[in-house]
Amino acid sequence: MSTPPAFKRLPRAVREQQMLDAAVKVFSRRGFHAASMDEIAEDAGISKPMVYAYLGTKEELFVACLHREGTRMMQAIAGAAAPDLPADERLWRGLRAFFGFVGAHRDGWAVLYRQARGEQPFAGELATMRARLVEVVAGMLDHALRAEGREIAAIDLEVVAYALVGATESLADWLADHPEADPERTATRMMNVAWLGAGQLLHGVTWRPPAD
Amino acid sequence: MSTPPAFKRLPRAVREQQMLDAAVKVFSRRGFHAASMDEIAEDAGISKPMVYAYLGTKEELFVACLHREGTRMMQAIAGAAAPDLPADERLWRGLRAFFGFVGAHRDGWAVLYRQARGEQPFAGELATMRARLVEVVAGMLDHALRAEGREIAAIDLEVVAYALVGATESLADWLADHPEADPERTATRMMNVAWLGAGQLLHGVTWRPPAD
DNA sequence: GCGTAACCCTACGCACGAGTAGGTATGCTC
DNA sequence: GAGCATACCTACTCGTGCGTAGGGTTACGC
Repeated sequence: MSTPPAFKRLPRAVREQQMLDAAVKVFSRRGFHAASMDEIAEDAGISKPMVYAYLGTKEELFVACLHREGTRMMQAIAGAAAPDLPADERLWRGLRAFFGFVGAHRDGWAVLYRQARGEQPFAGELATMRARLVEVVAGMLDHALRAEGREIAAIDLEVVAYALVGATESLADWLADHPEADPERTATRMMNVAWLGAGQLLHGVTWRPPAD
Repeated sequence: MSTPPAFKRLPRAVREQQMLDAAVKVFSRRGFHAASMDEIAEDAGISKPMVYAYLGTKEELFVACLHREGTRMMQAIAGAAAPDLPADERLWRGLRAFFGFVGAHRDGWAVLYRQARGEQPFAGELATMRARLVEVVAGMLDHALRAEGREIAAIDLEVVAYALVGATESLADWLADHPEADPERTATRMMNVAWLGAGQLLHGVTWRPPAD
């Protein structure tokens, strides 16, 4: 008998999720380096060796967090923006899903993302994810352009897509820092900037530097 | 007599700059945490206690780096974009100066910037700088709007400005990672996205979400 | 030429936190 | 109810790197 253990034994799959939840929370509050495995373990209501047994080293744990959150986000977006819709509709639904996701996982996503940019071991991981997004956006632009019988250099396409993705990430940061803000409205604002700007380009309007 | 010291004694002001140069270099290569004070000292051709004597702790040193680079950048921009020019001209010159600066300080600026976002002690510092930029951009938009007799809510203005600044930072990252790219061309591309998109807004064109 | 202040060094203390060794209890199978 | 795998723990080791103590040497004023 003796005193029953303060908390129950749980199957591995459950504990792993609890640990990941705790890890995301602590990493986002403290940053990768300042976060300690002890604090993560404590927050998960478990002892440190368990974390090592299930999720491996600190780096591996962080990567696991990145993967889980990244996959969730990608699924949210992909599920909303079906590829057979017209470009503006796709863009709109994708943006709405994206900002909705960020709004629902404010501290989790935003800070994880901010973290990963800085730390070299993970920056690559992130860059790959972003590159995929850029490619999708560039593809949408290209598609819309061809539909209008126009065409611009691939590099310009990529850079414009890059700028749009950057603007979106930036607004996501803003959203994460403004809990009172509405994700839907933010998506609308972004759609305005993106679609109007891109729309001009699509119609062949360009700005040229003055000769000075 | 004895062997003359391998390298000369130098006045404080000079050594401080050498240390800052080294610190920027090492911080940007390794990241804030992975950078060691020993490596910075060695790279500056000096011993560690000197660094502590002149620039203080690691955090203070990093802040000093941020300040120097940030001030340089702000001056480059402010010097180019005189406030009495028309809005499009100001925007163009500001962008050109900005990308020119990033191009000239690629590893220094970009990675310092990427670093500071993630580490909590410095994120605030950076956010302040960005907020100033956003305010300037928002002011330009507002000015241009009023000149056309139009007006939009301050919050929308701020968000659009935020998106533009985000897009610009994103392209700066891209530029820092593409050494072969031309800052001037990048500025032109950004100007296209920004001015065309903003121009639409200025003329009262807006996008509205479909009722679904 | 002598004090004093600025410049600079070698060598260490010490805390913090990642990762582990080795052992205990619980439940499941047959 | 014996055996065994799985869940879980306390209590350590040990490297790494920040920050400093304490002491030398060169220049400069007077």
